[in-house]
Amino acid sequence: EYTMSIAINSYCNSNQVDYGFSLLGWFFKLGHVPSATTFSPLLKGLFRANRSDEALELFKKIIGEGLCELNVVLYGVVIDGLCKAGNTARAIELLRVMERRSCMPDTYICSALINGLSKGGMMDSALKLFYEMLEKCITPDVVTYTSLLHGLCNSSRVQDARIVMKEMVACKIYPDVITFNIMIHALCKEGLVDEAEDVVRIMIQNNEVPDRITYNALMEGYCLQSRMDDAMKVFESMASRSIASDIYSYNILINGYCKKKKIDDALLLFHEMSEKGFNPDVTTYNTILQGLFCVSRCSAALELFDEMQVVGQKPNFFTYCNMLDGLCENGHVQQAILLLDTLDNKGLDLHINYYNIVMDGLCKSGRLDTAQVLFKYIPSKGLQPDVVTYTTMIKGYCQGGLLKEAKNFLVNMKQKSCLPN
RNA sequence: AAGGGUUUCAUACAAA
Repeated sequence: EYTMSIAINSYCNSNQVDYGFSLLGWFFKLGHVPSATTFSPLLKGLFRANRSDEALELFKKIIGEGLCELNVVLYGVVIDGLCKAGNTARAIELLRVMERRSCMPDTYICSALINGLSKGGMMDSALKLFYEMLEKCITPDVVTYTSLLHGLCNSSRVQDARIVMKEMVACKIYPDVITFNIMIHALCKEGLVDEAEDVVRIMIQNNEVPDRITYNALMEGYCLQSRMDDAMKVFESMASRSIASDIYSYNILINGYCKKKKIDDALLLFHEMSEKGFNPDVTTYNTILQGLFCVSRCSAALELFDEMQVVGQKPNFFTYCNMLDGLCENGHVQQAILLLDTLDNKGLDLHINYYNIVMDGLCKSGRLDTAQVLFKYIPSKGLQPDVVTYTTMIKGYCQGGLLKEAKNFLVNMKQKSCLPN
């Protein structure tokens, strides 16, 4: 039983949950009785593979057929899975259910929930839960505090995050590398890269060793401030501290140069990374594509688009957004429409953003009528216009002097319960 | 033998 449980867990952790289920069949045939320990990894595996429907079905079956006793770990897996699938409301319901069944939530459960709520921008609920756990004498640990701090950072409340950091130290729960990295990253995103450097010094004083994520965050901070030389200095300092750079490091720097329209420096790094044994990934290609279009090197971009597919990097959502936008921005709206048709014909997943981009291109080139045609075509693709779609059309019609039509879109979006922002 | 936290890429609007 031990051996098989270990094997099931291994499969689930390596995204091969179906093999895990085959083992479960064998497990039953041998006459073993499964426990929560058997099912938790399977549930986790399903959630990780974005198969939350199946996970929930299994969970119901476990309860309905009494396949095993539920314990706090199993609840934890399901609650975390629900949060990661964006279903925090249901996760909280489940928290209440387990409480009613007198299975008391622990620090792991609360942290998972606080993390989920924070990621969903529901900071009020996250904080409420945090106080609730204090009342119930569930002790927060470094992960709980870090999740909270991360949420505050993501909602631009870096000052509040600093307070949380002081508070945790006062409770003798000390920030670790991850906590510091989150702070550093947040400061960098706010443009406060010098303050981020201060935090690096503080973490070193506290015997936490900066890792590659720390330095990558710092490099991004300098890039955002257009301080490419400082970014490169950090990059070089990593090597001297024998911290290996990774593909993130390269992608961050390449993006920095692309945003400054220094495509040649970006391409230099692009070639250097291959020499150093880092194969450019989809993100690298997407970034360079954007950089090439930015300086109107359209044919080079189209070549790179082919090249990436030749070397086995499959274009993704970002690739197509970059291609469509790049073509439009350079006056090739017609080609963008062709690409959109190609995606459609290939049966690839279309996305409302693709239409938003092309419609914007059409509006900017004064072809409101065609934009309108595309707009009407959206529902037939099983897609729904979003705020960006409406804003694009409204702006297009306003700038074309057709205020009445613009206003119609505003009324229309409200009727479709798409709220203006 | 099972559960929680960190870094990179895209579209509208946003001052001129």
